[in-house]
Amino acid sequence: MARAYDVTGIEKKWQQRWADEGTYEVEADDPRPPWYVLTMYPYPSGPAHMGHVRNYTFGDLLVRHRTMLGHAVLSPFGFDSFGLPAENAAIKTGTHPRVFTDARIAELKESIVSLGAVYDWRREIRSHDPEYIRANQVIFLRLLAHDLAYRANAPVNWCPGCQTVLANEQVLADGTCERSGDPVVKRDLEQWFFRITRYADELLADLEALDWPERVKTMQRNWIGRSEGAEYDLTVAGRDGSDGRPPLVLRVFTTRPDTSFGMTYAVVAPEHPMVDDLTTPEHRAAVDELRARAAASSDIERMSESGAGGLGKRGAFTGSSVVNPFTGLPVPVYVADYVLMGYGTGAIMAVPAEDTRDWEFAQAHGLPFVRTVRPPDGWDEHGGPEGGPGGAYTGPGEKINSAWLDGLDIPTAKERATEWLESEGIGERKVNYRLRDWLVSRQRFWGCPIPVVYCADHGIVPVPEDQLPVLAPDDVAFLPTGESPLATHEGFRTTTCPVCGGPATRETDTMDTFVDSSWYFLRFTDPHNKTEPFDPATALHWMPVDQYIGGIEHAILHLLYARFYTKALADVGLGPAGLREPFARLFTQGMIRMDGTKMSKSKGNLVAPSTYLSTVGADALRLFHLFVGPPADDVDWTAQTDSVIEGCGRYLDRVWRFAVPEDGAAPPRHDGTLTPEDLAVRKATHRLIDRVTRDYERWSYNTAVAACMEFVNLLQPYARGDAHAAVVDEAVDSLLLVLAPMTPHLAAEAWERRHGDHVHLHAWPVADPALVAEDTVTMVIQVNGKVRDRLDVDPAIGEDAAAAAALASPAVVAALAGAEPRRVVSRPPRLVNVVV
RNA sequence: GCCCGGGUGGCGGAAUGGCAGACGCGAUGGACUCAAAAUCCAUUGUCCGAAAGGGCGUGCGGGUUCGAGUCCCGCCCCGGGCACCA
Repeated sequence: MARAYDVTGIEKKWQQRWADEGTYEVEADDPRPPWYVLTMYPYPSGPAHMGHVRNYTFGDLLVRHRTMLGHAVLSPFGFDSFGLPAENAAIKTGTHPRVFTDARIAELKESIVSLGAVYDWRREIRSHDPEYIRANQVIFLRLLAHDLAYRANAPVNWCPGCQTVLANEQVLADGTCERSGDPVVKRDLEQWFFRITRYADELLADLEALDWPERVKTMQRNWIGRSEGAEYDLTVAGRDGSDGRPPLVLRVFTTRPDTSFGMTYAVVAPEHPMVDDLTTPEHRAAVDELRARAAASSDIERMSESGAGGLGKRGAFTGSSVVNPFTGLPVPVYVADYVLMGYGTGAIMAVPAEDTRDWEFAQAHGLPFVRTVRPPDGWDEHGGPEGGPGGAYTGPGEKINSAWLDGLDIPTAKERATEWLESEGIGERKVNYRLRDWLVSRQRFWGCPIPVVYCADHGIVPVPEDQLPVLAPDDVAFLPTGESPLATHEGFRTTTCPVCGGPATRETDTMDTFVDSSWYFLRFTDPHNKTEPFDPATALHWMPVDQYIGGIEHAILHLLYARFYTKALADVGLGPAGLREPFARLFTQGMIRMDGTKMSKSKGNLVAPSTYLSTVGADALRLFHLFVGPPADDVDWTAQTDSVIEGCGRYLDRVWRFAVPEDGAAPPRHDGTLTPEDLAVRKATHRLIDRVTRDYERWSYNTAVAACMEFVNLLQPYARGDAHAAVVDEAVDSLLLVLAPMTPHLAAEAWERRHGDHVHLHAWPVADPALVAEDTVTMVIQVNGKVRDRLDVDPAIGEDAAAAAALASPAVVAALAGAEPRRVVSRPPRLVNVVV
């Protein structure tokens, strides 16, 4: 489309100016109050896509707005530059991941600059930078020293064809390897973990005070999954120690100790260490078969065959029984894969009457049930699932069939049962979490090496700090073996023990890339520190991040890990002591959808922002993203979208013509006394400032844009006539000021031509309350709730005067048709409702 | 299955319990033009009506209220998250 001004030239000019003049570079000793705005650390996948544009538009608006409000705004940018795509590209093309990644970073950076988003680029960081790696490794070693990092055996996805471990995302939906197609199995391997579970309670409790979307907080709460209950011992029948053999007890966890009288069997997970002890010879074959099947199954198979809504739960009787301590009666012990080794004790007491999963299993295996909570009347006839008979009843009710618990409600019974277990010394109160420790080992090349060596004599030995960073060698071959080149690079793998100098091997795993993004926001505050990851005092000056902006897809993992890291860093002495939370305010913007699915590279439905930059320009594209709807909502990219974007361009053209009229284009202005018409425009100007200011505060950018459009619609006819010069100037300048955070290039250029200085260095305008106040209000007159008249009234009109004015209205008299008003609801100055 | 969101014109969306549909897109008509583009003006929820004007309208059914898109109860549909966590 033909434009009113040289969009590309002006946009390039200002991008250069902001960079050259360091307009948005700040230091910690800046006297202005600090404000930290951050958009999520992006993986550099090439030029920015529309999701980035949306993200950075909101972030940039805040940076510019906050600066105009008088803050020293920290606005850094960096790249989450480790990750699988670079490694896959290396395998495919032979290009080193660093070369590949640096090229993608250059593309992303260039396209972000071309959006007009401003950052303090002196603070740029990249995960794969040796200095960042060094700091990452320092942190790792410190966590290790404080027992927050540890090595343990854990089941991982193992591909027999590739002879390697696979990341979850490399396992296809059908449980096969994405490369070889072989079925993936579980295999135990030594892996590194971070002890995030130590912080489970704090991570849960501290959510309360965060100004985050409730949705995200809920997701984190569910993920942490705190549940209170009890753990207790079940003695294996015949193994109470009275025969001289060591006693055998099975420990179970339950959130419903009150239902213990209803236990009709017990279950252990296939991986449970007591399975062998429990299994009698005649049941060995069936149990072994079940265990083998569970080990060979992917999680997905285990879910789809025996999971919720699956084909029925698989299990095998062990031949043993355990004694229910509440009843003294023995119940059979089963092995079943619906019980998970990774949660609780890996064993449960099963109560089919009050647990839907136990009910399913009991039905499939012909096991009985005993109700311990009185279900609603008719439950066993038609109250169950789908209105059929029976089923587990999990609702509230009176305890029955439970001896000394009978008649109690569930919470009281839970408490009594737990007290009894404790007094008998067979169990205790227990809190369990769904949250697991964070497995950080990745069998990858393109990641931060884990800085430890293994010595035959000294075991796990941390690499001394003065030998950091441990860097991956460059002379590696990227082969499609599915194995990290580090593992087979003898020059890297073979080393000496820092303690004894004897032969040792290096850890060849690298860290999960979520580690890199768990503290980058702290590094930004002190990005060139060569001795520590960052200076805690400097970090505390800026932290916590005042406004964090990103996609909802990071609601759980990234945000939880970053919270954990912030707490852990403080506790190990690397972070600021009082800093417990990294992000005070979080905003999650909506995603861009096309044809009903998320717009993404993998779906191949990307729309390139660059096509718009060369036609309508960055300002119009930014304006579109702000205008299209509430920032938190998803955006549908449709056939009409281009028209809307062009509409945004048209609007900017109008602003331009108006703010920078061509010679002779502007009609003559008067500069005498203000006419009522002039005054009305002044009022509109101050109302614009007021509206946009309030809309910015509540993240209602779409209505802020609408206010600006309305304002121009009003201004245009006025300025075409005999307008007052000062009124027009005030109107145009105010408009440019409020547009400056949204459409920075246009605002900067027009302002410079009018005043010769920088619009973005100006203070945010303040509306004059006297001019914002209305001097007449349209009062709606209703009869029985239907609008019959509208009157212009003084905003200060009283209740009685309003009612009188309403009753005097000819339209009301006509509508009443002689009827006597029963009631007059007078709500001055907005409305009067006459009720008959 | 459970937990969140959300259903308003042809479309994106506005609306502290008080004029439903701001603003924009699209569409229609007009001005300008040899013509087109651009620009400008007007109309645009729906039905009845020549008009003035009136009826009906925020997924469905109830309720509270002088008054409900907004609050309450019960449904339906769409989107997202979690999903054997005992």
